[in-house]
Formats: sequence, structure tokens, C-alpha cells
Amino acid sequence: MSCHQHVIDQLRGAGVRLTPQRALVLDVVYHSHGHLTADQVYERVRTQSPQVDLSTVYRNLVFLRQQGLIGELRLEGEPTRFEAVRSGAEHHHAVCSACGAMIEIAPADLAPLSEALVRNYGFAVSLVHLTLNGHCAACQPAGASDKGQSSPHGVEALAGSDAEAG
Amino acid sequence: MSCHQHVIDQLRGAGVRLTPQRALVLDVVYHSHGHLTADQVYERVRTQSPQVDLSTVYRNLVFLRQQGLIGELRLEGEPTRFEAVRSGAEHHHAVCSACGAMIEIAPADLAPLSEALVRNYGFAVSLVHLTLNGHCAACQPAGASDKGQSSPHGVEALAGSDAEAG
DNA sequence: ACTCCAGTTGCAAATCTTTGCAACTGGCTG
DNA sequence: CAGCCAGTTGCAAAGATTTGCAACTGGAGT
Repeated sequence: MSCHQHVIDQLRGAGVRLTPQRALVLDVVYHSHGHLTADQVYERVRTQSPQVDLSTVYRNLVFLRQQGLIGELRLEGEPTRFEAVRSGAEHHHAVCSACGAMIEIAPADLAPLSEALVRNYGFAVSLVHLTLNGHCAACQPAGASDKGQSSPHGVEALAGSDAEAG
Repeated sequence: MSCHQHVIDQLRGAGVRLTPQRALVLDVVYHSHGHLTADQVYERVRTQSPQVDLSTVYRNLVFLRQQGLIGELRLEGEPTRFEAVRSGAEHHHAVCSACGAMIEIAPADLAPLSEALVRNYGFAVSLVHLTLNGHCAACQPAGASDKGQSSPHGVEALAGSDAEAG
């Protein structure tokens, strides 16, 4: 009841309650060394409180993410995974679309972006856990002078229709 | 059959087929002025081809996103929305967690990040359509010297458990 | 320790997305 | 123009995530 005062304090500040279920979800995520899916969190929570419902786990996962206590990782073709956000160990991810390699990005690399958003739009971005897609060093096409997406245009006539959004 | 050669060419390059369904999905997204949910795309596609299945729409939406032809927008509490990626009009989004305001971010603001990733990790990020969360100018807390997330730590004992990941 | 109110929970059902599979078809080849 | 093969589709069902609601409960106030 002392070393995690930070968390309790943060939760109190949001006008929320620290229920056993919520504490358990947070605890499970913080004790896992990798990224857990909602279902995995659910399974682990149930080993300690079998009556906890999956929807409660989901609700708390969403809640804790909004509080910045956990980050989420969305990978193509698999369910969303959650990871603890620890002070001093914050990081983001870059996932290679070709080989699936995952690179951890230091928060410092995002600082310029954060500053640009404040400067240009007055927007204080909350970079809790970002996942970027692209190609890792090993998978980049040879003559990638046009690395990026080729720019599509003139797609309007593709299907020969003219159903306007309205 | 000429002005959209770019798209056809891009699709051919990926070793894929340009089916009527696929063209229709792309067409619908490109003709919409806002962001459409998968279901809205489905409805519009069906006005022209009633037999097209929702799963086909989803599959094409995922496919076109991977091709960089459309971008997706994930907002809290509502289904994913899709938007056309047009050359010369690329942009990303910053969504305010407090008021829901949505700001369009110029690609230029992300250039430094893109460069840092290549320089530091050899990673060529594909910034097709990014959505960032945070607080807009109007919703930022007054004395936000600690704007960002407070750093949680020592959460381990929160639930009094010691279920180690493994 | 008791009361009260708002935040939470469990349950069931709805929604949103993805997937398996056999039939179908675009588009190259002959 | 017929044949072929791999990419696609429609259908049905599974899987993932969210929501409505009445009952429950933290924790501040008394």
C-alpha cells in the first residue's frame, strides 16, 4: 500500500474506483513480459478470480489504456495485444509489413513530432504506445527511390460508377 | 480506361486481380467525401451490386489499405472508418480525447519522424494514414506542466498477487 | 460502523471483423 | 476463343469487442 501510490493516485484523480477486478487486470498486464491479448489477460485473471467476466476485462483494458497505464499493439491478422507502460521503459513499435519483424522505437524519436503538433496545431499528443507499419532494413525494395506509397489518383472512373457520397 | 492506369498498374504489380467487387469498393471510398464505416461502404456497394457480401467488402478494405490506396481511422467507441488516400491531399489525424475534435495533420509534420526511423533503425515507415490521440488546444488542462501521462511504477503489488507471466 | 451515490460488474445479446471452404472467374497462354 | 491456375467471392460460422441493464460495491461523508 505504498509503492504503487502513484497508480492509486492517478486513478483517484480520474474519479474512478480501484476494484479488485481492475487491479487484477492491471496486475496481470504488468506481470507479463510480453504483449497479451485480451483473452490471455482474461485467462490469467480467471486463475485468481474465476467469476470475472471477459467484458469486464475488456472494459478495464480500454480504461487503463485511456489512463495511459497500458499500451495496445495492433498487428495484422491477430487480435489486439496489450502491454504495460512503465516509466523509463516507454517505447513504440515499428512492424515490418514484409517479414513481420518488430522494432522498438525510442520515445526520443517521436519528440520532434510531438513538438511540431504543439507548435503547429496546439495539439498535445498523447504518445502512449504507437505502432507504425513499414519495411525494415532487410525488406526494403532495392531501388526504392519512390519508397513510400505510389500516389493513386484518377480512381474515380475505376468502377464506371458515379455514386456520389451524399 | 486510361486516367486510372496508376491504380490498375499498382494492383497488377501486387499480383492481384481487379474484380468488379474490388473496383466497386475502391470506387465507393473514393467517391465519398467523408470517412465511411465498413458497413456504409457495404450499403453503397450493394446499391450497385446487391449480391456482394459484407465479408468481401471487409477483405477488400483490408487489401486496399495494405496497398496504401485507402487509410483507416479508428475512433474510440465507434467502428473503424475508411478514407481515400489521394495524392496531394494526404493527411493524418489528431483526435482530441476530451472533446472529440479532429485535426488534420500535414504529412510534412511527420517527415522528421520518418527520417529519424530510417536513420536510426533503417526502417522505412509507411505513413499512409495515422491517427494520434491527445488533447486539442481548447481542452488542455490549465497548468499542464506534466502534460503527458504520469509515470506509473510499482504497480506490481496492486492486486497482491504474484502471478508471473510464463 | 452505517448510508448513499456514482462508478462497476456479470450476464446476455448485439455488433463488428475475420475465417474456412468450395465454387467461380480474371486474365494470361496457346 | 477454349483451357488453366491462382486469386477471389459468397455463404455460414467463428472469433473479437462492445453494449444495455439491473444488481453490486468502493469509499467519502456522517
